[in-house]
Amino acid sequence: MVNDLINSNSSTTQILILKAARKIFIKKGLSGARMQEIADEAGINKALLHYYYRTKDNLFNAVFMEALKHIQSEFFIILNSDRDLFDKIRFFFDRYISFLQENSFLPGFIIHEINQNPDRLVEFFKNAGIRPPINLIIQVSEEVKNQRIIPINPIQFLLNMLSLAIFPIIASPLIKGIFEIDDPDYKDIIEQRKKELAEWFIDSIMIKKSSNEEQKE
Amino acid sequence: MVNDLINSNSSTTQILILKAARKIFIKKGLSGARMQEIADEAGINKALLHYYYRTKDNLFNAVFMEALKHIQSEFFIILNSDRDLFDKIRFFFDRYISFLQENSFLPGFIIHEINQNPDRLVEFFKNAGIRPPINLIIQVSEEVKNQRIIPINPIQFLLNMLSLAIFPIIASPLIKGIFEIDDPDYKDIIEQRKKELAEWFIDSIMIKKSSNEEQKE
DNA sequence: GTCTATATAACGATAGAC
DNA sequence: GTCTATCGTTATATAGAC
Repeated sequence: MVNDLINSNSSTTQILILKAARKIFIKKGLSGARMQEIADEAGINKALLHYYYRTKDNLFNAVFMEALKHIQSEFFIILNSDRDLFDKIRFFFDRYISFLQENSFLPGFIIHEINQNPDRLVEFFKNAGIRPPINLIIQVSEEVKNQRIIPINPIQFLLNMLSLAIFPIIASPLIKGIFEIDDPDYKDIIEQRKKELAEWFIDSIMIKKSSNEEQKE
Repeated sequence: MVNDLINSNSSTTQILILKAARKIFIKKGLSGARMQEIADEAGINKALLHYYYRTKDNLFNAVFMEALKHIQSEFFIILNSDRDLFDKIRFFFDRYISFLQENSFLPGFIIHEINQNPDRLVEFFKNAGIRPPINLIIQVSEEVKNQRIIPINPIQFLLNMLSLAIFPIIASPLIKGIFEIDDPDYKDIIEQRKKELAEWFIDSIMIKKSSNEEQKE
């Protein structure tokens, strides 16, 4: 795995290389990145990249696997946490969007590279032993059964949450262009989403008690 | 514009080249595509590509501008059509998702290339004279004022619609990988979205009349 | 217009000195 | 471990025959 490459013996140089590779690969992708550019970014010589990682593909894999681990662990920490469903939704939109704001190129990078070569994902799962967020899926099914939320396919539920959180980040240059929104304004829009999305989403799936029942509380 | 390149004088060869370029560029992106591969796909010689388009960048631009025009015209036809807001929402989810199903690599391609070089979008707008979907934005504002729908920023409204429609398409290899869904099953999920998304979305923004008022109808 | 052959440049990767 | 210099390949692009 990735961590084998960056173990306790890792030199400062190797960390420098990985940092630079991360920046360049995530921005430009595998085919768009140049070894020379990564070397320049790291402030070292091109030959040194090959000394540590032998090939471009190796270096890319280190970055890619690490990125996948990063984004999915954040995701799973939230969705498998021990919370009430509605709280989990609030937690998700707040924390995951914040995470994406600080790593805005990450989801686009991963999606693009998986589109280019879906086998990378297979390999990742094989090595990392990662499973679907069963916890949340069960939780949604339960709440449907208890009639706290409307009947909804848990997969659709998850797709909706992911779509609403991730798309505005990965498509931001496109959206900004189409609607003629500048950077600070778009940042405000994302901030507004972080505040309002959860409550709107909860409201859209929650089954409201009839006014009779509601009186009791 | 693009259409100047493919005018009535266009030879069959030029159309063949553009078709092949479309397929390769949209799948692999500018940096990932090879001129040789495009030539092979078109069943012609590599030199002929340069005869018609001179450089790779020119050929790419033809494909990119055409793709942008395609996806945005479909979008604007729907959103600027003369319909009631709720009907427009139904129309959008049904037709736009169908469109995306048949062009599943298109949105990812455009987003990725705009991320690489946002100026391409600026140039597109300059040449095509395209504006934001004012029609829909006004319509949403009106319905908010009339208290038919909940108070919502029209931009957020549009972002939600776009996110819910587009993300599951561009991230499909990732989603399929994470949730261990095969192709036919994922197709079913998208079909289900096409059927259910609109009603759920409408329900989430509509202000319900109180039961007293409702009696009258 | 379409081909073959080739120029030219860029890029990944290695050899070898320190 | 880090550098300079260079090899080998692949990519875009052009020249020139047909």
